[in-house]
Amino acid sequence: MTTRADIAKLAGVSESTVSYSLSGKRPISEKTRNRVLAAVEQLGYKSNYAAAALAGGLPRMVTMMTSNLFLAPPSRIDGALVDGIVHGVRERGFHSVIWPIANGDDSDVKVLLQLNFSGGVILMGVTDNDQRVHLLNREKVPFIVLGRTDVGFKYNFVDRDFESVYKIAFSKFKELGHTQIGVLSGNDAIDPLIKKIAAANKIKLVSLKSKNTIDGGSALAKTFKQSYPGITAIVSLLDIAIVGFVNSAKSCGLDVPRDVSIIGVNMLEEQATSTSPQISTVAFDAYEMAKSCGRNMVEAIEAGKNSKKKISELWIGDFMDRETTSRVGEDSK
Amino acid sequence: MTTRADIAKLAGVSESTVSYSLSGKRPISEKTRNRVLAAVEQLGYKSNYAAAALAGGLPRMVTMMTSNLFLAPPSRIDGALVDGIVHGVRERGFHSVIWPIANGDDSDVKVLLQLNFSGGVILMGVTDNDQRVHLLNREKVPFIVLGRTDVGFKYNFVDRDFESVYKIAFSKFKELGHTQIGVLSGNDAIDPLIKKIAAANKIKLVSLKSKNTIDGGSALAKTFKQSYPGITAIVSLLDIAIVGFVNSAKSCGLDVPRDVSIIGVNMLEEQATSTSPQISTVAFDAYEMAKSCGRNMVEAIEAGKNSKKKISELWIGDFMDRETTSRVGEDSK
DNA sequence: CGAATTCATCGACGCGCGTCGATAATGATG
DNA sequence: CATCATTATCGACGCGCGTCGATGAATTCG
Repeated sequence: MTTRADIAKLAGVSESTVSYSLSGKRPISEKTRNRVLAAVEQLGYKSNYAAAALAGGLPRMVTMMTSNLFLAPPSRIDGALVDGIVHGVRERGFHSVIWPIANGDDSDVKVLLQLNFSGGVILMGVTDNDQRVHLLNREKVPFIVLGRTDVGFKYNFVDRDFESVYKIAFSKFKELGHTQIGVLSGNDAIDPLIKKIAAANKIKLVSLKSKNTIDGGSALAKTFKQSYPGITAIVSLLDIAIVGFVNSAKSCGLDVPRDVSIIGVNMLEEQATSTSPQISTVAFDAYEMAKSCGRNMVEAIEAGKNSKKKISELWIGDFMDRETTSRVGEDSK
Repeated sequence: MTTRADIAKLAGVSESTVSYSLSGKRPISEKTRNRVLAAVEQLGYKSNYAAAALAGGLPRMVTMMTSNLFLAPPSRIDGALVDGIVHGVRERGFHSVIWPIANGDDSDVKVLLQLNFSGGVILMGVTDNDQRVHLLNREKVPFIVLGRTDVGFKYNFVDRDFESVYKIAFSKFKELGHTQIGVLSGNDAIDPLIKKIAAANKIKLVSLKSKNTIDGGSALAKTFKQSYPGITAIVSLLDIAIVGFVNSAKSCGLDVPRDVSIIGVNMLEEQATSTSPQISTVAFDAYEMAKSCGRNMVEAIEAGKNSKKKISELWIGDFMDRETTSRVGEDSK
């Protein structure tokens, strides 16, 4: 392994000069630094992470932990989250790894902490009363919970603001003149949060239940006109079923958006644009959210354990105006 | 942070005695070790990974890298692989992390190597002529390719032996008296490897094409008796379609296994046992394979870079004798 | 031109731990 | 009891790097 000493010898300078040339924390003359950099290049020198972490104090590494990534088929959204964190963290000169779950309980966290090579932890897929959260808090390790926070969560978190989704969807529909809206979900009962927001917009809700499959959606399309004559718009919580609905609407004599407008919630862009007409959605930018989370994590690590700054970020959705939304009874915008 | 010095002071021993008490690399009296362990417990001491790696020389860490984990919806089999590696590596006292892909090329590997905190790399989802392989080889980092090796792969690898799957399936069918067998796959052409092995067993093959969906499978079941009168057995390469086939067979007047025996290939245990009758399969133990890979990785790291031992492991499949295989025309075993 | 100031560079130290050689304590042997 | 082998424990060193105080060179100013 090439070390700092090798570079120093080759460049004809002291070891500390090598350090300062690379870190820039003290002025080094142009000429000297170039000699050092040339030597670094020539020998392919890489600073040793263990040594740097040991000498420098804080480990420049962020660890991602998720409980469900390998236990259940992950959704592709997780890819955007991981990707965002990686880049957010890297932007600040830190690195990131994923800590694999071995046992599914907080013993995984214990082992991680024991290594003491990670400066902070980003938890994903956290459930209510997650033991890992309590352990991290007790051990005073900087951590952020990304997604699925409990109500009034008292630790650092970055999350989607689900309320904003429904606010955006219903106010958009209200603006377009829709007053009776179907909520497509997996069960008969409608989420109280949705009810509340619809009520605030003076919108009457009807529950549309379906399995989240292509077939489920197209079955609904077949009977829709007859079964729900007054409904002019649908808010869909089912990403796959609504694709089936839209794709088979025309052959069922249903004109989207003239007969029924549609806004999809929590859909991937690929899904929403795979249909004809393409589905309007309220979407989150998972990548940007995660990137911000990564940046926040680094800042929290650098702030140190004594910092009392709390991170609370809620990201609101964006209305993606595609081809399934129009004024009541009208063809397109 | 509590350090070795704190333990030494509390236990009233020297720092090296603390080290040896924990590592067991030199004899320490029962009495002394207990005092040390008590102090460790009391102060919650964790040895610092960076310091240990620095002092000990070789980093006791294995890194998993995969190219497709977050770019495409991963199959659940990946969970078993990760799990196996984690446990195989841990068994040898090492740790493991997953290195997330930021750019999708070998720059991710470069960054990893630069950190110099990982003793070895396990590559998953490798494609032909993967740049990462060449880079790791050039940098002399111990690495193993897990799965999908090119023919005649010249580096360390652990993989499934796909040939064994078909050998097992066809010899089983031959033993049960089947001579005309359908191959259920996504296209009309039959894999040459399969053809070769069937021919060696004097078995006549017929291609059964279907989409890999429940509906595709049940559609096939409906027309099967008429369309393929001579076929008494099926080897299925489609995990989902065959579930649909078996589940709707009875209602199509098709008795499994009396009318047609079935062996599924590359199915998850959950899928194979979700039907009635449960599907016999040839399966790989992905977990055990990965665990072995993890153990091998640690051994390679400990052997050092000068070791010239090459790791080549092929894992053969297991016939899982469930309820869809019987002698020609018979009911059950 | 000498003193004060700035700038570039150096040497030394310590982070926490693994490990080697040395020492003290213990037991065995003649 | 003296001698030697064995065992348990200690002290010291070094891994590679970040950083602080100090030194010498270059520059400025009175």
